[in-house]
Amino acid sequence: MTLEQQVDLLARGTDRLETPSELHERLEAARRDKRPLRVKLGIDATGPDIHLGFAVPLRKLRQFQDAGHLAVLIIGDFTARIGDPSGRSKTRPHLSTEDIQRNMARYREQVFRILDPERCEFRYNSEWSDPLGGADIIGIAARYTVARVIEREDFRKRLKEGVPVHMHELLYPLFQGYDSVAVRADVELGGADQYWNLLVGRELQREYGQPPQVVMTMPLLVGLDGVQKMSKSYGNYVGITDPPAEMFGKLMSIPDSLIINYFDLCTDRKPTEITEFGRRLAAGENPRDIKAGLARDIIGSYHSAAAAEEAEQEFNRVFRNRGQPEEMPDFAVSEAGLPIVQLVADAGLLKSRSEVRRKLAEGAVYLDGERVADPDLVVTVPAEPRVLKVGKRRFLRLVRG
RNA sequence: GGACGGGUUCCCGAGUGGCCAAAGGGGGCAGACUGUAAAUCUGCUGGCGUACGCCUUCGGAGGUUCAAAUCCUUCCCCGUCCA
Repeated sequence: MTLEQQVDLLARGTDRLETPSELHERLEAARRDKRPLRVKLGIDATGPDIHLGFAVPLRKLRQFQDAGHLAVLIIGDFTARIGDPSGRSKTRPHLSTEDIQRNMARYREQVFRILDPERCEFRYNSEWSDPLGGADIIGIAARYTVARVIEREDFRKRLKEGVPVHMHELLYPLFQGYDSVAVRADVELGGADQYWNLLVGRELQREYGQPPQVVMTMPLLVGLDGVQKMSKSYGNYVGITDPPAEMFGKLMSIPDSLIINYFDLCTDRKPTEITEFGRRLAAGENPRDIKAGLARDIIGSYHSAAAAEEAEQEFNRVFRNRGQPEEMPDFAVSEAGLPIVQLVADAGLLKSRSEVRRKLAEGAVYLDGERVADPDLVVTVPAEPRVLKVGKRRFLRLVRG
């Protein structure tokens, strides 16, 4: 691959790139000196599950690896104690060391579904941040101004709205930026919401006499709700380790208008292929089928093509043909039987008996495919198991026990 | 340190003595419809009871009252302005 092609590929799909010419220079120098670039990506130590949204920058990082460069993953165990205020109107809760270690063990195992373990460096930022003393921290803080920190939109907004901003939150961008100095990053990747933070790293490197890192941000993936960014805390995410059937269902639930965007950010489809999908949608083809293709692509890359196939069949069986899934949890019912209200609540399909009553009234409860409306019904199970269904996707196999 | 304003159900936010389990919105769930767990429309959204009902909830504790999210005392927390 020529240098031009490489720059072109790496710059593709980025949200912002500061600056394209610097990226070009770095790549050129790396090639000349046979030295891999150190490409930094910060990992949020608060959420142990990698989802498709975070996979976007990870996939970009993989492209760097494939071009021979080194991924430097920074586990923000130190900064997690602050809690990144980005995009939040609230301070996040502090995490204990044990929490973080547990989270990271899961993270590592997930991250290699995307990254090449051979070209990876994992670093905990507590490694260099913990030893800092008061004087060192003052030294770092002295290199940045309050005006620049509070020019960040979320801080400004919170100050304006009278929402508390704590002193230590102002330090967050500084410590994150200092990570770049500590690992001598050549490039830093991140989500679009990290842009401002990444620029701080660039500035601090300059202050410390290092060549400032290239800053590259990737677009944020919109979540399943079609409104907010994909995030674990909004519950609108697809985890890359979700079971195939769940992935399929979740992906089928994205708004049709997001299909192309997902192809762009979550699959390896070439731009020309994606354009073709867009054309087919515009021509009136059923979005469902294109969306199913998207789901197959994604499941194929995190599980396997066979798993994707199976997930699709299951989906069609359960939702399109209103049938039953192949597998469902068992629940034992004694010979005497159980009142329906108690049964559904005890089995955990619904939260409380009151809720079961409501759902019964709404016509959401089915027994062997028959709608149940009578809250006094006592359910008994003969030798053959029966199937209880609540809503479209909650199933339970009732067995005699 | 001083003055003032504020802490409400999952979230935002209304509510200043009974009509309040508490407006409205968001989110969530469900139903209808359907070409999808899309879109759209409708309903539900503290718990226990078949039900008139009872219990728990409006920052914490205590009090006044037949009756409190609403009044009083005290404590904790947050913001604004002044210093």
